[in-house]
Amino acid sequence: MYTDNKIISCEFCSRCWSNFKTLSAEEFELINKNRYEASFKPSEIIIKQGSPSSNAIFLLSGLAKVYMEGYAGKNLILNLAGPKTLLAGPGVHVNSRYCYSVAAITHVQACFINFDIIRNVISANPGFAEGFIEDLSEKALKIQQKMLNLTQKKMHGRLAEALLYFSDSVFQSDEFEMVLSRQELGEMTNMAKESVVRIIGEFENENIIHATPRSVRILNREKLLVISEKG
Amino acid sequence: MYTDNKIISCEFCSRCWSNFKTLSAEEFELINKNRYEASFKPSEIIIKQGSPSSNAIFLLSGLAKVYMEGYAGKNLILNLAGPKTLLAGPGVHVNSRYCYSVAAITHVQACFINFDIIRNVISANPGFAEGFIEDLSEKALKIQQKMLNLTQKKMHGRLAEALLYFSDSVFQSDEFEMVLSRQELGEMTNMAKESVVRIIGEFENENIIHATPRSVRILNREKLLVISEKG
DNA sequence: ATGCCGCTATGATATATGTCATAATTGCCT
DNA sequence: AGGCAATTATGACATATATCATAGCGGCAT
Repeated sequence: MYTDNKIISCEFCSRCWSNFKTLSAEEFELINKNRYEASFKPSEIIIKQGSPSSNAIFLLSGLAKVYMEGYAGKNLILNLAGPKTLLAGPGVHVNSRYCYSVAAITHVQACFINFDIIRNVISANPGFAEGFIEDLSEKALKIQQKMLNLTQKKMHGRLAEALLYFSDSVFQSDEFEMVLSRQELGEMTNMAKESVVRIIGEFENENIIHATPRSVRILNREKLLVISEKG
Repeated sequence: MYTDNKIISCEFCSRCWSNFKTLSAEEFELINKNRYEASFKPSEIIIKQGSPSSNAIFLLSGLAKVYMEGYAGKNLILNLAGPKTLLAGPGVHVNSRYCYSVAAITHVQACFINFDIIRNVISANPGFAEGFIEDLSEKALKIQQKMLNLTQKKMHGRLAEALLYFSDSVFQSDEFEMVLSRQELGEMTNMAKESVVRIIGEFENENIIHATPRSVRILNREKLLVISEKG
């Protein structure tokens, strides 16, 4: 799994965290000395929920799913993550455990940075700390919003929203590769895979989307938005 | 609503945030100069979701409900808050808006501290920043856990968990005042008020709890725990 | 006390959604 | 190319949960 570092220095790496822009040259140096790269094949686990959270992880390339392992083997997919995103979770600052799992969807190249180093920088660099707080807050807000969606919307609304999430936040296109299976789409929207299939079928009949098992094209974004909002 | 300050100095106030222990005398002075007290009657709104988040708020006394206003007037109660808790929400660091509402349940005395001051202290005092990050993280983790509970457990499990929350986290007693209506209990567990009534009735028949509209006594904690875990 | 209003309670019914069984399709490995 | 395994698809059915209607109860104001 572990490979030699491919990137010369974080300072000139365009694929890591935007909050690194606040670092001084020395801090870059420090982080650069304490990082390791690894690559993962599709479906391999990058972060395992419950294990000690010793590293902050950034994807350099590829796409991964972030999910909680719940009761009776049931997962809840929180979001998809690509490059420029900090993967660690709030558990780091509470009980030093990862509070979610992350698994590669495509081939993934990842950068591991020891969290003690990150903590040092947080203490030493107020700008970085502020960025860190913003990042934590953004994620907390999204989770809160997701909870509202999952609890208050009906299946059609939740699925519509998931499709818009792919289109807007992951692929920035009305036509995209469907990287999740129907089962996983269900884990993301809290519904049974059969329901996902059924509702995707309904959306197709109403000419809202065109879907194959591996791809989706949004044909009527207005309608999809209405469904997503009306719940 | 606004009253004169009743507390001489934060430094010797036993009812505010534990993270204030990291403050220097000067920082205490700064905060003390920029705070205001107010009191609220039951059901009055202390924080309104969506409004500009200019203040960090601490309850000095009383109990409040923290809730999100969702779709079609449906609320989702996140938790109850008493003294020693920071009320502000992650929205502060994202879009400077409160991302939840807070309403007084009992009579409440609250302390308002301008958030710019808090931000200054975060920048200047690494220990405070660290505590702030821990607090944010703890809350994010709890929300994440709540989302899992709400999405993966059935009604009985969710209600059992809510009762245990009151007993363990709010009142530290097996017998407590039920400060929420059946309707509100439903908003907390994502179920209709009629379902709350029904299931409380079932719990009573099985001698798991004794309940009146305004009080609950847990008779069989083991059973309640099992129900809460089995979902 | 009286009456009123909101909350609690209960039963009947409707609906959303999950589960199960089974078939069709796809992709993949040799 | 053939065949296995996994995924997708579809229909019948089960069930959890919401909704609706209505009744009872309790506290509060006059």
